[in-house]
This record gives sequence, structure tokens and C-alpha cells, in this order.
Amino acid sequence: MELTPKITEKTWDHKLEEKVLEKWRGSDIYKFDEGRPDIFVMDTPPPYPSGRPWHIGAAAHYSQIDMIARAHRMLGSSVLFPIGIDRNGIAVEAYAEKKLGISMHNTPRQQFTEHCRTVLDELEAEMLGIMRSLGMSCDFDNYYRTDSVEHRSLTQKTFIELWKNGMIIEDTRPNNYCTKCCTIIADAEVVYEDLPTQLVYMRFGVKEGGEIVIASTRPELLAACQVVIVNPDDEANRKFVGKTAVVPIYGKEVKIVAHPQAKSDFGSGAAMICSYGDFSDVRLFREMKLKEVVMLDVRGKLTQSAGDYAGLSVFSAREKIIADMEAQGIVLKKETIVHRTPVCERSKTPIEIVPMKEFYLKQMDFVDKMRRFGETMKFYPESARQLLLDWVDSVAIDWPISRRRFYATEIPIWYCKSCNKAHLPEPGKYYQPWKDRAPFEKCGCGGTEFVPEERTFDTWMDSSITPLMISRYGKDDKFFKRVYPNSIRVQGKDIVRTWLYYSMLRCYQVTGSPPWGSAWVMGYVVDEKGKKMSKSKGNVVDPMPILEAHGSDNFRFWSATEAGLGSDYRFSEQKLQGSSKFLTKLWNVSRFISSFPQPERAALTETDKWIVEELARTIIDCKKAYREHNFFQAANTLRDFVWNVFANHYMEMVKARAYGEGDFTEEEKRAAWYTLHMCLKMSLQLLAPVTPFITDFVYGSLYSKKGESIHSMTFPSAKLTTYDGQESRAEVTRKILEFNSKVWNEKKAAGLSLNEGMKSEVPPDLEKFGKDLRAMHKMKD
RNA sequence: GGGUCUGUAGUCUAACGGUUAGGACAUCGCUCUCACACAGCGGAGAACAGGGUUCAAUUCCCUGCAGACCCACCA
Repeated sequence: MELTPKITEKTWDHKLEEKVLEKWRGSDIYKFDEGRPDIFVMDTPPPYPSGRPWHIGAAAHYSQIDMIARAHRMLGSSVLFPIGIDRNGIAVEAYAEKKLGISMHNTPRQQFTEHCRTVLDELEAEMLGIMRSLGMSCDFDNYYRTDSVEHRSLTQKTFIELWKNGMIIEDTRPNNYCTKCCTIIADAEVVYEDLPTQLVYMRFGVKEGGEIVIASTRPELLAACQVVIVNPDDEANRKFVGKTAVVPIYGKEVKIVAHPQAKSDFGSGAAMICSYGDFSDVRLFREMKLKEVVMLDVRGKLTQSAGDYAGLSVFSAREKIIADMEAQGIVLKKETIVHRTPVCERSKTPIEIVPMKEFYLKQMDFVDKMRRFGETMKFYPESARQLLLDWVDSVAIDWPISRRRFYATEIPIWYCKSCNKAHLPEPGKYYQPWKDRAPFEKCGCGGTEFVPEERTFDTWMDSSITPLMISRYGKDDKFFKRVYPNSIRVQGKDIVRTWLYYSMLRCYQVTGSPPWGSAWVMGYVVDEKGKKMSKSKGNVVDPMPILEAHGSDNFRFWSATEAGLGSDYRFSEQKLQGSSKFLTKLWNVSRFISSFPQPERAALTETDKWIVEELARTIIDCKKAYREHNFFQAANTLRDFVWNVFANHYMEMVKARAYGEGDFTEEEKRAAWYTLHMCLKMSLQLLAPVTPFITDFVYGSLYSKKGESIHSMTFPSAKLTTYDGQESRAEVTRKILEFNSKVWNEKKAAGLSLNEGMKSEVPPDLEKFGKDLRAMHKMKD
């Protein structure tokens, strides 16, 4: 009979991915059905559009999230795989300001928010486009936006409910203040950088006679100095305790006291305590009941308290005051030191500590509870647990949630103009106090005029309720009960202390139970040299040209096989190219097998039984790995089976038999056909979550009778039967590989081509494969 | 300063208390061999250092070193 392959092209052309996408479009293979007995609900990260290009790491991140969804579908669950876009907050505003060359505070609010929406739409389109072409199987039709009326009203609803429960406090407390973003930020948004700074040694006069030298990195805060401390054991400075120091420039008198906080071996041994240089100042002010001097205004400029320096920025005030003091001989010396400086995570500006009246969400009362969740939740990988616990343990103050920004969810409050009482509207609607009419007629005091709250929420107030959003909290009770708590949270390790922690806190406060039972945490994609990618370093890689050049399946396969669960991995185009050779292999294996008919059943030979056993082991290992969200292991196991065992050895062994050459019966030939197809079909299924395009294409060409997709299948089941244990199977495989390699080497040494005959013998313990082996190597007696 | 994790060839990694330490990419040879030159075959190339436990350690323990990350009030 004539054998014609159904697959003719020599390589997998990734342009075909578009055709496969087309086929998926409009089909409901990924549809979630909450009525199914097994459901798997994923709380997925809504990506944050902070500029162009989108990060290659994000493309890898979402590819892997998709693998989790696809694997669970094929393990038999109906999967809720939502997708949203996070569209609130400072990074968006900053991007709009930069792109359009405008300043938020000098632009009318209405106009500014419209600008933000416009730039967001562009960034969002790019992200969604990449996610689609990656082959993500999420619910694109119902994607959500955190700046939608629906989402913002949910954020406001939870706030109003928490307000009623007494969880919201308004208080004036020293806070992290970013002078660039012009707003308070939470501790979770502060990161530390080692920055060089000047430690200035200044001569303070002592009223009782003499002078004391004070070292400080913050001379611009001299006006706010309220006390000088020295260590009680400090030989040199002890004599000043109880005396009065005179602050240079300002001539103000402050006490010199003994305090263990002052380290005698740092600087001059004497420190000035100002409101507020850092958080140790905050603590000392509280401890000594000092009166704070507000040095900064909301624009980050020095206040009238700074005297001649009022109106200057922190940095220029520092330069000027140092110069002035040097002119007056007050500066003894200057040292450059490297200082672990708290900076704003987004703008990288050193944060200032400024007392401001803000809203806080109580979190200190929940620390124990959060710790317990962190201890009992399942983490993939386990090592991610510590990231959360470390953060929970360091939570020290309530969460400041109000921001002086525009593009975010508005705090839904109006104040009575006459008595200043705060009025909150009914939950359920979206309120914009700065532009809406107050939904109240009259205050209890009789007042009828209301002043809107102008501030907004921290964006984490919005994104921390994605589990509620996707579970239709407050909208569809039946659905909510079915899917909440969700099965799993998937996210990157960089947002453990924000998104992971805040989601636990918020969802627990609202519902009384944690939002999920497990969390999958992915590492960073770093550059070729192992450095973190960042826009400032200029080593970010744009995913679009990469995907266009190599295709999504190649990219996905690279991403799956490159690094283990939770590890960081390096992006290298060369490795991407290399690892994707496997797809060519898979394609050609399919091409070869596609030329043979597919018998319904067959009586297997010993060689067939051997590869079926190897296949069974592969199926069992892969399914186990997929259950643990470990496609690194699944993909590598498959690559090894398909390439190094099935293609290199089994296929070579049965080639003659399958072609009907030599001394084989018709039944034996059919057995080879049958086994080849079975191995290919099942390997495709096992690989489908990782490389959804090529597997669906080949499956569709060879095995799909009614045009159904491979993605509506479940994984094959397998049990180990032919051999009674892993030992003997592995042993047989090793011997076969060894023998084949030996013959190839002998032919090579003899200068023979591989299809020339050679005198050789099959070893006795491989005799049951003898017929195939003799045909394969054209062995002569 | 405290803590967590990790150290296997240029890179990513596997198994293992006794192995010639396995594979993939890159590199170097040789082959246009009938699914695949995006292939096949072959070569070269590795356990961070020191100590301990053990008949035996790359594997277990300790110390040091290096890296990654987390936390912390040295002005």
C-alpha cells in the first residue's frame, strides 16, 4: 500500500498559530461551568499598565498561569480563569504626565482622568494583544477593569461596610511621604536603597559654655530639632548631659539628654532629633513627648518653620544650609557615607516623614490571624511562605489608605459644611464626590451643604479584592458561595507583601474567611547576566518582537523548561531558540507517524510493550507534576521521553516493521502502527498545556474525528502493567539505549554508514527485542 | 545587624550514601542516512573551599566564602 503522510511541511511554522487562534475564537472549550463537580478557581493578577514595552517576564508569567489553567482542565476540572487589567494609581498618572507632558496638579481633574483613560486604553490593548497571542485560555470576553464603575463601586462598598464596623480610623500620624508623587505611601510601598549622602559635623554652642559637635545627614531639618541625645556611657559627650545646646542658624535652645539610642561610635556620638528625619525620630518624639515641627508641606517644600529656607525642596535646602553654615564656620567636617535610604517604590524618591491627617484601615488587630493563614496555606513553592511570614511579622502600623491623587477610586465621603460630620452614602453605587452632587439632603445638625472628600484610595484597596470581584461578591450569592474561597492565587514574588498580604487582609475583613487555600508564586525573569530587568538599567526586553520571531509555543516551551518552580530565570534569545528545537522534533515525529494508518487494536510485540510501559511512566509523572503546578518537571519529562527514548530508539527500532520491510507479519506491522499512534497521541495530550498551538494543530490533523480540540480532552490514564516495577523498566531502557549506542559507535569506527549492514549480535537479555534490533541495525550473522 | 534560600561544565538543570555524575542549549569534529541539517553520530567540558560523620560523600552535618532575596530605628 502507498503511505502518504498527512503532515507534509518539514517544520512547524509558527504563523499557523494564528489559524489555531482563529479556530479557538468563538468556541466554548474554555468556558467555566460551576455546575461541574470538580471546579478550579484561579485568582489571577490583573496586569498593571505602567508603560511601554510590557515586560518579557510578564509574558512568561502569564504563559505559565495559562499552563496551570490548561493543566487543571485536562486533569478534569472546570476552570474559572478570569482576567482583568489593573487601571488605577500613581504609575498610570505618572505615565500620562510624562507621555503628554502635563502635570497632574496643574490639570483640571476631569481632564486629567480622561487623559489617564486614554493612555490606559493603549497600554491595555497592547497587553491584551500579547496575552491573546500567547494563547491564554482565560475569559477574555468578560475581562474586568479595576477602574470600571463595577469594580470601583465594589471597592467603595467594602470601605463603607468597614467604616460601619469601625475598621477605619482617621488620624494625624507621621507617614511616609513621597515628595515626587505628593502623597502618603504605605510601608509596603517603601523599598530601601543604599545611597551616598553627606554626614555633616556641625558645631552647636552650649549655653553653659563650650560646644558640642553633632553629626547629621539632615541639616535642613535643624529648625525642627527638639533635643540632642548622647549615649549615657559616652566618655567624651557625657559632660554635656543636662546642659542646653544652641541650634545654629536658628539660635533655638534645646536640651541635651542621655539616651541609649545614640551610639558613641557613630559620627560625633551626639545626635539631633528632629521631626522627622526618620522613624527613629518618630519613636523618640513619642517617647519623650516632644512637640513636632512640621517642616514640609503637601508639595514637599519646606514650610515657614524653615525660616529663610522656606519654599525650597529638601535637596536644595540642604545644599544651601550647608553652604551657609560653612561660611559661618559652623561645619567642622563632612563625610560621605552610604546610607540605607527608604525610597518610594514607584518613583525611587527618598521618602520624607510628614505628619498628615489620613484614613487608616486597621490591620494591627489582624496580624495573628494573617500569620495563621500564612502558616496553613499551601505554597508553590514552599519557600515562598517565608516571604509572606516575614512581612506579616514586620507589620507595625495600621494601613494608611488615603492618597492625594486623581486617577483612583474616590473615597466616598461628604462632610457637612456646618458641623464637619462625615457622611457616607449607601453602598452599591459608584461615587465621585469631587464631581457628583452629595446624595444627602440634610445633616443631623440641620446643615444642608456638603463638602466633598477629594482624596482617593491606595490602589491596593482596589486590587486586593480581586477574589471578591471574580467571585461576584454582593452580586450573585449562589455563585459566590460556590467559588469562594477560590482554589488558588497565582502571582509574582515581587508583590507578596502587597497584593498577597492585602488580599488576605481585605477579603478576611469582608467575608470572615481567607480568599484561597493555596498560592503559586513565580520568580523573576532576569536578563542574560542574571540582573533584574528595569527600565532605568535599560535591560528590559520587549516581548512583541520575540513572539513574532519565535512564536508563542516556542516561547512557552522555553519558559516551562528554563527554570524550576519559583526560581528566577534568565532570558536569553539563544536559549529560547535552542530549547524550541524540540518543537521541530515533535513536528517531524508527527509527520513520520502521520503516514501510517491507525488500527483500532493490535497484539503488541515485546518492543511495543516496552515503549508503552515507558509511556505509562511518563503519563504518571507528568500528571503528578501538573497537579503540583510544576510544568518545568512535566515539560522536561516529556521532552526526555519523546526525544531521547521514543524518537531516538523506539521509532528507529520499529521503522522497518512499520514500513513492512523484512521478516515481519502483518499483525506485527499493525502493532507498530498502533503503538506509534498511541504514543504520539498521548504525548500530544500531555504537552497540550505547555504548547497549546502545535499540539492542537497536530491533534486536529490526525486524531480529531469531529473536529474537537485537544483542549477539550482530559489527560490519558495509565497504569504500569507490563513490567512489575520501575526498576526493571528503567533497566531494560538503559540496556536498549546502551546497545544501540554501541552499534552506532561500531559502525562509525568501521567507517560504515548507519544503514549499511554489519556483523553483530544481540545480547541474550535483549533477545526478546531481537527481531526489531536486527532489522534496525541491518545486522548480519 | 538579624533571617531565608541557593551553590553540579559557558548557561539551564537530573539522579544518587558506592554511578565511567545523566540530559538540554552553546562550543568543536564527522556525516546531505530513506520523519527531522531547526537532523544524526561523536569529542571536549562540572560538584565553591575547608573540616566532620561513614568502610564509602557531589549527596548527610558544621564552618567559611559567594550569590539571590526578606526584615530592621544607627542619626
